[in-house]
Amino acid sequence: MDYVEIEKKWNQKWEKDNLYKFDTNNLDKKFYLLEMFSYPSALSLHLGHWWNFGISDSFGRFKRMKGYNVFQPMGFDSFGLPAENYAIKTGIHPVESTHKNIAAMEAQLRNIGGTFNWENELSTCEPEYYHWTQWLFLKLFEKGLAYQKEAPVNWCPSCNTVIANEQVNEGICERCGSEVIKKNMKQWFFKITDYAEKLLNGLDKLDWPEKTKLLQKNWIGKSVGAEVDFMTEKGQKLTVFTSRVDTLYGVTWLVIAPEHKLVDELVTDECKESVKQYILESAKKDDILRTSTITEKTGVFTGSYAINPLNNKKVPIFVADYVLASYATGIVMGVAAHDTRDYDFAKKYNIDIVRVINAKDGSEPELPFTEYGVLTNSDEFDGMTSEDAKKAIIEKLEKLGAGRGKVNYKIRDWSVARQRYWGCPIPVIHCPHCGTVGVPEQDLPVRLPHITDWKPEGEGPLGKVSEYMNVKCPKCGQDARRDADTLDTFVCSSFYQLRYPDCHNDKEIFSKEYINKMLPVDAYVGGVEHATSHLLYSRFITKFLNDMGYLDIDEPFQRLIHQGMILGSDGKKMSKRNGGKTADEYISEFGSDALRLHMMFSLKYIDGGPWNDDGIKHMKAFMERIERIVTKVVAQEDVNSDKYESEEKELDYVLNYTIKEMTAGFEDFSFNTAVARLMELVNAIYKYDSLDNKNTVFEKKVAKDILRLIAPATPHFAEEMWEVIGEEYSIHNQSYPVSDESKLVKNTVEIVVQVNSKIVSRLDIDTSWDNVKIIEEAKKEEKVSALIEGKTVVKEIVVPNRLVNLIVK
RNA sequence: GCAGGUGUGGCGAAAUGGCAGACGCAAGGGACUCAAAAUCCCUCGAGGGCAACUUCAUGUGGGUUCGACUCCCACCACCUGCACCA
Repeated sequence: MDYVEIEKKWNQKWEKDNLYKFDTNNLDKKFYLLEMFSYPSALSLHLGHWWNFGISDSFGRFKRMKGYNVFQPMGFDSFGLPAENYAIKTGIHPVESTHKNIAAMEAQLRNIGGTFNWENELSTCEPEYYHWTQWLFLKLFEKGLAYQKEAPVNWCPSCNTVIANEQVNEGICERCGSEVIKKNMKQWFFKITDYAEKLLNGLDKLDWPEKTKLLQKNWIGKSVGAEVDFMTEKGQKLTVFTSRVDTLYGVTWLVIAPEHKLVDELVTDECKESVKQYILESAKKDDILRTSTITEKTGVFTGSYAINPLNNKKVPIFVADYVLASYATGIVMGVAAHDTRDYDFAKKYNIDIVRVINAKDGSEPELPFTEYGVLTNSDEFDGMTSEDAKKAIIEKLEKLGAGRGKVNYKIRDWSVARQRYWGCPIPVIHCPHCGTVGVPEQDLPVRLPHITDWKPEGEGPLGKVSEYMNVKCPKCGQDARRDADTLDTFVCSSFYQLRYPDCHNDKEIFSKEYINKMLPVDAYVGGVEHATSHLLYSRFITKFLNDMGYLDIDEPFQRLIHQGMILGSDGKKMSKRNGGKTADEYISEFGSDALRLHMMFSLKYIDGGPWNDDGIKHMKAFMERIERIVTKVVAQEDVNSDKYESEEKELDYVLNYTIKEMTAGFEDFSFNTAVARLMELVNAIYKYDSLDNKNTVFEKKVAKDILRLIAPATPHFAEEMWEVIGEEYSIHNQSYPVSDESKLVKNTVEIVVQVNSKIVSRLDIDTSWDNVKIIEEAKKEEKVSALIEGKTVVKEIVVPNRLVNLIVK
């Protein structure tokens, strides 16, 4: 069989017949399958694309044969850094390179022979799409969830540009190797922090890998504790946040972050010089150095003192850069006895260490003791457990008006502005009179102008385009300017799964009624690297749209599957050639079905691993092995159609076991074992075929089932064979075989007989026997009886259909 | 440092607490062939034995159990994420 030829033939026929068209009127059994869309940053598909799109297509085909109306759209994440970097690398304008890449990739994706719903194709760089990216921005802006503030960005002095966090490796610009500095710039943010609690709670009901839920949970970083107000002698209020308010009596100093607003007020004249020096020094340190746990903690006394509201003790206030201004209140209390970091700091600066927690049994453990225990040296709270004391102390602080229970989150607001050309324009206008004004909805989309001077230079390249920048204020009509920045590509991809089903809607972002039926995505396939970015942002935006009443669902992806990464044969990240041949070369030599099948069989899909092409020619051979037996079997005359003896029963067992296991394997993306079962079935039919006296009618049925079983994995081959044996087009409209449980019940089975847990013998038993009978028969076995002779059987263990274990003394 | 994950033949990998290594690759042998390829059949964790057999083996060390790749504890190695989060 010429695999390359038949693949071409069937791809064309399927497309012409619109075989996989999604039926929008039949949504009761819809299945929304989505593979994370790709950046158009290459001209040709590599093995990684096949690994992602080819195999999830096979999953979709399986679901389709299981009777689902599968919606599997395809599109491109075409705005943003990857596409722009490709343009920089090749020197081609992003508009041109993006369109060229999309056209090339689309043509090849069509050649995968996938069941993709191209009628719903979208591309985030098209105005029809980014119209709604802008609309979304305006909705967030209206609600105060999109806002501007001064914030530090990564600045590469050599490239003269702002760069993304992903482009900074250990403080070094990944492109030119020079040191990246922090620079304060006015930036747009989305207030994802408002959704911290909802994002945390929503995780419970999702069918996601636990690992990924945990990543998000840690990223959100909920911390339950208390705020405590310390007053200085001059009457300034210093609020600290602590998760260990039970150690409040052990506070012997406070620390304030160097960037904190109150630092200047706290510093006394005597300490001014040393504090100034310290702040200068710490500003020089980069983030890595400053936030490294290995770096020794340093600090300097401000000259001021604060009063502990509980015991009125006077404690010194330090400035130290291990405290971050951006988290919680930017001021922390120092409790040397019960925190390792504080302990080191107190030793270094000779500060008092006061034990306030003992072990639960009352003993005094070595310091620092960081576990929960029982309070001591804490007035009326002595003897309470840490857990109880937390509650009691918060209560007292609230009474005193000096503190309160408080929850903090590590998650920060999402920085969405990019000083780049290739992104969605920010739909706001800065007016000297009216301030920042959203572009009126009827003026959307704000189109990205086609400019020649688009390379990044630190400020949005759009700022130099006066015909774009200069506009009239929509409110007052006077001269105003647009925003020169563009949006982070993750904004574009945060709602694409909502837009896909209704992507041609030019009146609204989507029809609420339709989208409520289509969402959530039933299975979302993509890499784990997006755990704390795209997957978090999409959940945030979905929850926001839900709050605004545009949607009824509040989670976009019900089930999430991470495929492992396919690596080069050297175990390193896949590049063009370290996989041996290119995808196209494999396909022209073995066909895409063999490539798919090899990928499914040779690696665990959720683990991935180094690419190895050793087995691919054998996948082709395996298909040929199927072709030979099926062709032969189907051509036989019908004889012995009533024969159903042990041979038929055995083959029927393997058939139904294979169906059961393959179905389960496909459901949970264990394609390697699913294919292994199919190989066993093929071996079994070969064995059966070698018999003299066969039931050829039954054999034909098995042969046809083999084709239906393999159809999702090798769609072209299965279709061709289906035609060869004279069955009606198309095999992909057939239903997947269903296993008959009654065929899995065996009359006899071989079990293992153990004496003292060692295998002694094997025994054929009748499955109708009860345990007494099984033990009785086991004891009759020659080797068994020799071993138990003259001894006492103290225990008899029977594991149904598996083993008997006799424990003797 | 903290959290999570992984560790099984020469290789990719299988094993609801119950015959470790399914299925396949590589390797070896045989059949077919003038020959090769393809195909078909057999062997294939390691050590010992002519053999029936037997001992040792799932990163290391303990434990629970009649029985542990699987559960528990400690440790080692590698991978990933977070990284002074108060």
